Amino acid sequence: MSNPALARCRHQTRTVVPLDCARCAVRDLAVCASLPAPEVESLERYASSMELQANAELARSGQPCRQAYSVTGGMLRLVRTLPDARRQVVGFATPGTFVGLSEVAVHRHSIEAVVPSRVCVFDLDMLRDLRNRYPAFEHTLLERACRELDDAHDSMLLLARLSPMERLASFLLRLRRQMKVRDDEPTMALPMGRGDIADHLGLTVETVSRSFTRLREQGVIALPDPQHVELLDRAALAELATVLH
Amino acid sequence: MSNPALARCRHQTRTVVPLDCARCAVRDLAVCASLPAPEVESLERYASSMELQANAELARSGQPCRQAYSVTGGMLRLVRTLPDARRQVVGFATPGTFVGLSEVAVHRHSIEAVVPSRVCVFDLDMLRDLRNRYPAFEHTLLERACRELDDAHDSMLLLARLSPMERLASFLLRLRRQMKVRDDEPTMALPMGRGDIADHLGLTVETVSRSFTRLREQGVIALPDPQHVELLDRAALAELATVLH
DNA sequence: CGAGGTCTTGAGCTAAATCAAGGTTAGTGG
DNA sequence: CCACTAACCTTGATTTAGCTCAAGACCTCG
Repeated sequence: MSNPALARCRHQTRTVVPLDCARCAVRDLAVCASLPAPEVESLERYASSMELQANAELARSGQPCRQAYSVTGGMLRLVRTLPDARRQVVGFATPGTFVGLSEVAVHRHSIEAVVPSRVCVFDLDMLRDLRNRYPAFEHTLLERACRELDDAHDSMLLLARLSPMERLASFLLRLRRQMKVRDDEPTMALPMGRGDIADHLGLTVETVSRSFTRLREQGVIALPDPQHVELLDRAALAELATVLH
Repeated sequence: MSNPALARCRHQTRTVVPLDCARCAVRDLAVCASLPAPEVESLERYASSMELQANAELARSGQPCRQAYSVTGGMLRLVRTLPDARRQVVGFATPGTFVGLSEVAVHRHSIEAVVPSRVCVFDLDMLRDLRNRYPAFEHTLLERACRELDDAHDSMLLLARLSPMERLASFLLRLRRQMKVRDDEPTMALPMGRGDIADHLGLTVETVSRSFTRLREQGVIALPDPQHVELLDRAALAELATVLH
């Protein structure tokens, strides 16, 4: 259940690189979009960007919160772990997502890169300043928090009441939406491993794997390789995933 | 699993009463505390207060969102229900809690009174106006949203990975904190029924009941009656409830 | 006083966890 | 470049925790 890969690559997993907002790939998606243009430019002086290797740790559960992050590339996972190694992947963060905002002084989950990723780093005091100066920025943060809360409530229903098949179907559709896969594109990547999916859906790797095979046997999906799913029968998938609208 | 009591009392379950902010019991707890005094007074002209019978429905899943509520007395439950009647009680709202803020146009869960309750009603457009005019108000809402999000993540771990005993222990301690029971007071009320607890913890009524009895047999709690718990061994309870700090 | 609701307890069943093992892929070092 | 190792994924066999079904006790309310 614990991640040996994490322990392995401890050094040189995070590289600071200069910020270049003008060429930012998620300029419109990110929270920065609610800041005035000149302010965004001044960010470049105070904020920085960071490149993460796969499985690099951006923040660790229990450490004091100092920064928040805007994901610009790759994928992160937010992980809550119990002393006995029971794990819950609280969510995955895709480009455009803002993570790390909290009202408690210490991180309640660690933030790790699922694949090589890139984030913009906001110091919390800078963030506080931005929030005070730009109501539109604060407004955006609240808007996002509300959406995340709705999502979390969905997850709660999923974890409490859905069968493994229903959980997996919901997960696939939700991830697809989150990754903004075009509707006419049947295939999507699964950047995270089966273990992460299991710990996200409250199942074991074995049941996740079995559920994948069952979906495949039923002709609902195809699995060109373990990291890619092709949706063959979306109606059937949507039927299973009663949670998502 | 569905609630027959709900269907029973359909008429005259909600009574509008005049607002009296000066004598509000939760004046310091509620979101209103972040508004300037004169503004609070003007609320009385635009907002209203509502009394709810037990099991009254304040909002129904699927209906358009028009209002938000500040709980001033009693207890509410937020319920997400699937077509086949599987239920998830997403949370309980105690006095001081603000509920109903969302970024989607339609309610994703219904809001019901657990016991006779009272709420202040905010029309959403009034709320938007207040948020625009008072940054401190918006700030408070974001703060609360972040806390709720943290709580929701706790619940996700609970639902995904904890045993029934651990879930119940966590629930009791969390509820106790939420209801602000004094530390020297060993007994606490359980306003909600076993069914609500079950649907909150992702269990069946039977397992909830059995878990209560086991905790009693182990001398961790006493149950003077089904609606009251006395905490006898808090250390043991905290040990079980690894989730909460 | 009866009826419906809620809580508790028992017995049996089943879905998912656990245990176990083999196959594939990726990364490492010789 | 290839062998070796370690993850990772899949599949099968077995166990078990919690669900389902069933029934009785208690309590409230009409």
